[in-house]
Amino acid sequence: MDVSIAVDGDDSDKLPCAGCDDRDCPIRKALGEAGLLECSDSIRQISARPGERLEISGFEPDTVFRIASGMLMQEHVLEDGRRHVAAFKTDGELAWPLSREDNGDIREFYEAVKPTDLCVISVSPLADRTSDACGLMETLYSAAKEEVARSQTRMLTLARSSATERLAGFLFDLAKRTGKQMKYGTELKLNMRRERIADHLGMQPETISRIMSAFKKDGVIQLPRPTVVIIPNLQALAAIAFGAA
Amino acid sequence: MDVSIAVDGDDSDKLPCAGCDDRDCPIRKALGEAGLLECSDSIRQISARPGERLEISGFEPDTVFRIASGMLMQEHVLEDGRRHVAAFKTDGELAWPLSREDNGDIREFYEAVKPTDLCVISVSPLADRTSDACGLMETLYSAAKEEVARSQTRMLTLARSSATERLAGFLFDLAKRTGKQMKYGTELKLNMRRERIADHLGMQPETISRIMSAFKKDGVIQLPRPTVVIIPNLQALAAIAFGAA
DNA sequence: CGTGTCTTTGAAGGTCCTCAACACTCGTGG
DNA sequence: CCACGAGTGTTGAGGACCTTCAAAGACACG
Repeated sequence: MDVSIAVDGDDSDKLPCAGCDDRDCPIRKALGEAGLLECSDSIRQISARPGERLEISGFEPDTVFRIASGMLMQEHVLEDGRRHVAAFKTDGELAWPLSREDNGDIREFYEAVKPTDLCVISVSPLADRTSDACGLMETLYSAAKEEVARSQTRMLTLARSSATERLAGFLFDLAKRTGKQMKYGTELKLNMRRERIADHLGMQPETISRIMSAFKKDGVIQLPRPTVVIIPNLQALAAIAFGAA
Repeated sequence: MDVSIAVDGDDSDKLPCAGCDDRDCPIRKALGEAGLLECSDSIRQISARPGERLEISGFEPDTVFRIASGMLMQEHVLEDGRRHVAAFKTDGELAWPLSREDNGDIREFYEAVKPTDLCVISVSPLADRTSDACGLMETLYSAAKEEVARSQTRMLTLARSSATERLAGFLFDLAKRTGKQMKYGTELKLNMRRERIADHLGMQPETISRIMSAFKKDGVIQLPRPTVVIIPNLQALAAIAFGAA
């Protein structure tokens, strides 16, 4: 599916934060309940269905995305089609669309991998009008620093881990973030295809498949369907990811 | 060389910014000349000789490094010795030491690759005491966002580029940042060994060497000594880096 | 129940790594 | 000034890992 959704004047727009019950949202905390009312045109809620793509060219460089629920994929694509998924963002995580001049030949896309609600936030007007602009900037700065730390960990993985370690690490991370605890282990719903996992880990879809089969054969995972992974023992996966293989 | 320098009470400490003639420093701008005087204990200048290592365990999580001059290497190391150089930071660039809890088993080091002066900045006390705390946070936020963008470009490279493309991109980037323009082309002094370049690009030193030889054979570079690279035509390198090969 | 898409599996090939030997560089000391 | 030696860089041969190409199998959707 390759459907783009318009953001301006779309009926998926909602009143900022009004319908959002996330009390942990750092943006909301920084603004306060009073501040929210003043900034209704700077925060916009968008719903995206699986496969829908956000057209980021319309956004100002100070835009921030915050995932309220669901999962959003951030991808970068070269002219010749080579592709990398920088992150699968889930509940509460932030993402920063790159300004166009930064990236040279790289195009950036955001695509929902499952039904997703997200907030599109324009920072500058928010900072101008809220009483605690410093708190807001500090919150965003802190989040950006964490993003840098995550990126550095991922670079180490991409540069120095085997395909097996990378996939084990990916499954482990995703299971921790979105897995459901069952009596028989952790159940993980993969909302993306093998190709996207490959794009995230710098591999080929066939390689993902092969390693999945090997994990299955070794009893590290069960694979009732291609999109459902059951992990009886998370520590076993972690051990593989962090170099026990 | 594996010399660590102590940071506290070292005679390499200098008065903050007093000896620094960098008027473009965003920290300085945000603080203003008056603010600088108040914050003398929050900014510390350090000099490091090639091979010297900063002991980061002593720094608060809100610490920021700013390279005044020279080059600082930021590296992450796994228990088993696998290593990645996240960046070679040069004049004016910022670096954020990771908080210890973030990185799990990853240890972080900073090492000068040539004589380097850097500022060690504690952000919190600075923000508390300066008049324009918002401006300071905004500056840092902006810098952190740029760092995220750089990391994402690097991840795409690590995940989806060939060894040849990665090395060409590295030389191109470094030549732009630190190369000297000569009549015969751009001269680039490599202050790091092949092993460190390999750690930056996720390769082996032998592979670096092989590709260097190939570039030399093709006339893309000259290599009078292992540490000196002459690039007659930067665009040729860029073409290789961005997928013309 | 058929069709298109995605996944899995197999075989062959390429890129990069590993191991090993040799060459070069540069600082030290005779 | 040259000789020496340790560290670093280069080159070669062989192999491992992952990719590429191809085909068959599974799944989802009408």
